[in-house]
Amino acid sequence: MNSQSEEDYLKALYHLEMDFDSVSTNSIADYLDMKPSSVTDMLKKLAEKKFINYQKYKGTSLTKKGKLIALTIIRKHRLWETFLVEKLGFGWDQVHIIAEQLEHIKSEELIENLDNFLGNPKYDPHGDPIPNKDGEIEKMNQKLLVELKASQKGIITGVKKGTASLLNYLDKEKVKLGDSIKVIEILEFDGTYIVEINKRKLTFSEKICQNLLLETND
Amino acid sequence: MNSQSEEDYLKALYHLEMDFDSVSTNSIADYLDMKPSSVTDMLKKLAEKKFINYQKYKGTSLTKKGKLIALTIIRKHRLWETFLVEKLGFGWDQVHIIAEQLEHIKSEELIENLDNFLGNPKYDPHGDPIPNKDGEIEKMNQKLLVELKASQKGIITGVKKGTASLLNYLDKEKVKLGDSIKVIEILEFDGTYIVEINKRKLTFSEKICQNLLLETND
DNA sequence: TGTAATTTTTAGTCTAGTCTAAAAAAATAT
DNA sequence: ATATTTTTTTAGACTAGACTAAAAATTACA
Repeated sequence: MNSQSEEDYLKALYHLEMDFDSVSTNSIADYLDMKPSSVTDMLKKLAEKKFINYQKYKGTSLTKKGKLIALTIIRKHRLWETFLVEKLGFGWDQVHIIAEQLEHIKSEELIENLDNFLGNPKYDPHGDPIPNKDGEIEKMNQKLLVELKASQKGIITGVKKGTASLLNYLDKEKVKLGDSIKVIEILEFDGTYIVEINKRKLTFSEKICQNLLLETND
Repeated sequence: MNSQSEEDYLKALYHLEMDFDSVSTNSIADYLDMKPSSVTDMLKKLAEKKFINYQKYKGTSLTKKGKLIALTIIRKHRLWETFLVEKLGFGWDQVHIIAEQLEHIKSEELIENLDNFLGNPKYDPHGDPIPNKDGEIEKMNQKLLVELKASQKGIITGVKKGTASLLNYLDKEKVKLGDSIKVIEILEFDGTYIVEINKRKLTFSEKICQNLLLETND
């Protein structure tokens, strides 16, 4: 059985491997808000258990075994988030902290029953895909709105990390995850996007466009 | 914020206080499957935090503050058990271990939302009453004398249907409804109970014990 | 009531997981 | 290519919460 702490590190590793191609000790420390020396200690332990490939001073990467564990934690996290929003009426910006705790509950049967109870959802409330029980996850073609040109379109799937206030703003504007979005025009002098969502024209600042995640089909 | 371990001790204290009138260091160690010396350490810590009244060598009891915490843990435990059985299709005998983990999840809002989602149940799947959010719990748990173990206690509330003659017998022995009863010893070979009522030792056959109703506090 | 048995506490050790400070390695810049 | 800066690791310390072994207090009993 793995400790909560080990699970947190493996999950962090997984996310960092997605976003950046090299995972350094410092980047893990940053992500988990810990000191690099603590990270080094844990990396040794995880390497010992064959969850990561690690060589001193050379960065690290998940092994197959480690990746599977990370994905089962992510599966649990996203299923619990779905539960909290769909069944308990939480807003999508409130569920993360609670799911961080729930994801460490140990019981395979629990998570399979929860999955069935929720109707085997494919996406969580933030639009992120939910891995199946074998750790298989849909590979999204994720883009930022700012990467789209005029007349291109996509589906809103989430926002970048650390931008919960953007979620609130979208909510207020009646924009939901899963909504289709189409770029009408991009203003040259300040990068403002004029877009269409649900047949309504909306204006997004460049900063918003840099943080709004879409799924596209190219 | 209290640690998981502290919460486990407070919950144990609560259950032990209900069943036995003195809560000894050893009984806690037994209940939690730990060594007495570990218990002593934790008792000091809990006393420091004013969750228990503790004096060296003199046993311990929950303060109002400690009891409230214990009851909120029990509330969470029983609500989660209800969820697992009612919504996820678990059997009532499978849910305890999982609920032991879930009861430590920290979020008041979570538990209130869960309570509402479940329709504000008053009893968990084992028939035990669920405390409300102020820690108020219905004080009623009817048991048969035969369900009690040595040194447990209760209050005599009646006899099972069709056993009027038992009432006559009790009357003759000067045992009344409302009397406190405490199990002194249970004889192994025939299940005879030696009990204490009003400072008198009495002997009850197994058959009597199967028909004598008590109110207990756990 | 005095001794034996039991219970409880103390004292010291261990592990997991964190930290700080300093040393070592790698990367960067002059 | 050498010096400086940055990153990473090592070494040692700390805390929570468990443990063992021994001492002290309490309880039981002859």
